[in-house]
Amino acid sequence: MCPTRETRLRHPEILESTCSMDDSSAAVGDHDTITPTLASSVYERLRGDILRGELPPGHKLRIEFVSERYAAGGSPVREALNRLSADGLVSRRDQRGFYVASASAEDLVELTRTRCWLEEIGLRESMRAFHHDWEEGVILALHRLSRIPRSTSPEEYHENPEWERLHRAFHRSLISGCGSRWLLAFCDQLADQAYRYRQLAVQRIYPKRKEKGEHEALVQAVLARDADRAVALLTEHYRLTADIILKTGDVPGSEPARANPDRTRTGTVAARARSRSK
Amino acid sequence: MCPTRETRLRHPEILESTCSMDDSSAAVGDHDTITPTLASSVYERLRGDILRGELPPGHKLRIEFVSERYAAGGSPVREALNRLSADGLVSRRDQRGFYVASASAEDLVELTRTRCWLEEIGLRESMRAFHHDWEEGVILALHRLSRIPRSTSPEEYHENPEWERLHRAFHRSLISGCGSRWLLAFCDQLADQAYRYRQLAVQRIYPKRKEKGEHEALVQAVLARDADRAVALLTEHYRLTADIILKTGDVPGSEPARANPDRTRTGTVAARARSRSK
DNA sequence: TTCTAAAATAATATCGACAAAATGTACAAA
DNA sequence: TTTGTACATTTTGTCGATATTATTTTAGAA
Repeated sequence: MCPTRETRLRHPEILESTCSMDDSSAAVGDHDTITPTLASSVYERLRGDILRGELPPGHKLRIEFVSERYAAGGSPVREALNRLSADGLVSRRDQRGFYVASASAEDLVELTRTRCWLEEIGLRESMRAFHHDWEEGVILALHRLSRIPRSTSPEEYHENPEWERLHRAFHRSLISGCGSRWLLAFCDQLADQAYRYRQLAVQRIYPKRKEKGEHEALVQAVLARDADRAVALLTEHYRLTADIILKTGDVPGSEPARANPDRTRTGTVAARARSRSK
Repeated sequence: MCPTRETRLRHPEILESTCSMDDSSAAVGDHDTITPTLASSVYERLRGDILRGELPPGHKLRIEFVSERYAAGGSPVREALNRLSADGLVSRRDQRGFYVASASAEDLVELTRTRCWLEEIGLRESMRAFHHDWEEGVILALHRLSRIPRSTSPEEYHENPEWERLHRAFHRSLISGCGSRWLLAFCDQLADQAYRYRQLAVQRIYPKRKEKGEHEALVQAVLARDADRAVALLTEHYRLTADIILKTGDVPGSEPARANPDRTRTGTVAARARSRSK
């Protein structure tokens, strides 16, 4: 219930993406957010540009730069940046401004591991609890996904936003029955991060992967109530994606590119963590 | 590595709490955050007041109110509120202001479940990876905790901030070897929430619980490398705490107290989630 | 040349004023 | 009474200007 949810259940879909299907704010529900604020608009757009990789990791986000990019004043920009920093998409240092969150191969593997852990819980718990609504939601999500082409162009690969949206919705449906909004919010956050890494890897090559088959096998295991198998497939799905990204070799711009090679990052981080926890 | 961390690894301790031990910014490390900003100050203090329960759930946070309470202008206050809303401690609705995140019994059980899931992973993974540093950290944390009284007054219960800090540090040490900063950050967030619930339950009665024993048994299982037993004890530890809070019966102020009983909360949330995911 | 220190520049953080929106109130009509 | 509507008030959200702090450049000394 309540406000907290509105804050937590934030990004079920990738970008708002032209919002095709019926946008009827459903039922009585024109209750909330009729007039979006400028800060929220900047937040959404900036978030999208970061996820899409248009703003590369480590890129400095000067207030003025963001201001004129999205045609807004300093205050809304600042608010947006502050939200994003709490989301982990932007890093902030007092008196020193904002940067697009960095990225690295190590971070990707850590991210993937964490994601597998959390989604395993989500899936297992959904299967254990088992509601018809949930099962039907999964099937429906798979069906919708299956009817959409992966790429807008059949020749070379060109991302299809609609496919991305439905793909995300499908994976979310799998864990949606876990009964924990917290877990769902965490998984959303991790999914955002993963999406960014996928965008960062230059993937002009048409993915030769049989994703469709993977999804179908997964749902088959779900319908068979074979939790172990379902989890194994899901986990493999994520691990494979990460591996592909890592193989391409370019997970760029881990840092603002400013030179201070004397102190290793890990050293700094470790020291900071230590000094805080005491 | 890098900026992201500073954003994510935020609150290892409960409030900054007079920061006793050596605050030497260690080594070369006066590199970061020398001059805290007003926005950050407001953020910390407001966060503390919410966690401590001084600002009750559902309480409206009017900009002016917060402004004069912490002697700051609108801009820094707004930034702090935006960060807190992303943290899940404050709820925000465009054009309609900020509220202290609501609380309810259902939320507490959901929170506790999630926390058990995540900490189980953290602990299991820490035990599996097993580093000496980690094990020693656990032992050290337990030792420190054991030398501090639970209450400042031996007669009636009066919270000892130092004990709270060390207690938190102890639990964090258990999962600190999991190798995922994401998981640690999530657990921190959940620990914050749990702390708030503890504070919300009027607990003037001296806790008759043998917490010390529970902690010792837990570490014993860790040292014996018995992951199943350790996890069971940890989980029981959290469940028991939640039960105690629930038994007291007062988890107050789930809502801004404004009356609109026609639409059930859950209905609203579900509808919103649905309308977004399509 | 290399290092240090001070001035110059640029960027962040903050305030106060204003515009836009929501909430509350008074009053009329059913 | 209840319902609806125009007005007044409160509050949020935004902008532009300014003070404070970091960064870069320049000048000077070793």
